[in-house]
Amino acid sequence: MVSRFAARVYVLTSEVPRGKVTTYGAIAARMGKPGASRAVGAALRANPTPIVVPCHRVVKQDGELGGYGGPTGTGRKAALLRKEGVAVRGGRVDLSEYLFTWR
DNA sequence: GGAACGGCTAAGG
DNA sequence: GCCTTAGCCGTTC
Repeated sequence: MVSRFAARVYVLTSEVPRGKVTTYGAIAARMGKPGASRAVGAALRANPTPIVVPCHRVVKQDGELGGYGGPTGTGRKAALLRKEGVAVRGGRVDLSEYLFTWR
């Protein structure tokens, strides 16, 4: 059973198209709680469907990949994003090009 | 039911 | 420019 908040996070995350990324803050703001960036992270951390929910498309506000399960997860995330067409360099993403928002 | 933790963010030092 | 402090919110123990 997933919380309503988490469910919304998953939906928004899955809304992000391939080759684009979003930020925790953006998701939080989108759900009406701009300060719930950590909560978003918590929800994604509890992500019950990692395949359906592309949690790897969520990065920090700074463009940094942030975390992903463990220290090695970040590397995996970068590789994954690259596969999707996102240029990850130095463990970071160019938000000015790949940042996706819901308006 | 309550305390601690975390995949954050922004502001100070 | 890097590290510390404070705030915010949901999940987990």
